[in-house]
Amino acid sequence: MSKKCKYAFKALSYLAKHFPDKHCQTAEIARIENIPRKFLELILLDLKKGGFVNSKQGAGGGYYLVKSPETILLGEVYRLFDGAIALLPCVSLKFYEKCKDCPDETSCGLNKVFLQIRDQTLKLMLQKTISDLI
Amino acid sequence: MSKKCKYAFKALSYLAKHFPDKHCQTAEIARIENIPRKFLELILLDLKKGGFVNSKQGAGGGYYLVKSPETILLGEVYRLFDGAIALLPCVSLKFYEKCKDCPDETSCGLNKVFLQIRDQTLKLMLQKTISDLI
DNA sequence: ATATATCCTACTTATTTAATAGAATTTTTA
DNA sequence: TAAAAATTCTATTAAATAAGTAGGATATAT
Repeated sequence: MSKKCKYAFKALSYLAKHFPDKHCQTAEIARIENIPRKFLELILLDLKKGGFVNSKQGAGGGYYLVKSPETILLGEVYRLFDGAIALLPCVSLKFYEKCKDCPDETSCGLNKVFLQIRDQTLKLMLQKTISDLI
Repeated sequence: MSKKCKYAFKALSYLAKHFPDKHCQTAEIARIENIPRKFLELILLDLKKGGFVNSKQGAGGGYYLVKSPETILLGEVYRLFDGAIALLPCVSLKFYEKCKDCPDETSCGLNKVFLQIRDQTLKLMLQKTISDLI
């Protein structure tokens, strides 16, 4: 997992703790969660584009969750930042790509095993939510 | 998974098909498995250093498995090329590293969830072998 | 000796990661 | 209405990693 993705999870956790009352400033989150402030700004913008948070500009502004923590699936956040959950493109659900070096996918042994692994991981990632992090 | 690792699996599968009879040349494996030859050379050298294959130089030489396919665990190969199986260094068994941004690991929600995911993946990866690929 | 094959070291090129910088924009409040 | 506080936007950077490529050294069979 990239640092970016990890920071995103931490930022969402932080916002979840204050949900739905208060909105939180980037600087505040950065300080408490030990995330570089300017880097976190980009991450929060991505989370906003991704539809997970919303923001208010200006003094007293900040970020807040748009939906409740238990409806934000870890897998959705992971995909936004790190793309495929699968270890091979050919077993990816959302980021599928055919392997150039494989003629027939059905007879590929790697495919079968890593599909199992993806299924396992996907199941947990789409079952666990931000509220499971706090 | 890196291409390098994927190619390693394919090369091992190829060698497994000819185990324990024949040894196979890099050029042959490269051609059949659609792997760049010079790149495969490096991979086979890594596999040799890792104790999975052995080789014989000179005319008529080549590579061969040192142990039978069903004793080569996928996880061991994966670790040799791509390192940690875990998605976070702080839940890695063989490549553990403390997170700089986390003060207390025990109270980290990410840690708990991604430990579960690692456990699942690890279990499959140490259960499946090269013989499951063919 | 020659052909065949592994072995070794170095280099390259592109992409990704993890930021950092600085200014523009919006909103509150004094 | 001006200043302060916050997000938003665009660009840049430095380091690491990925995915090869190149060329010669070494070993072995015929």
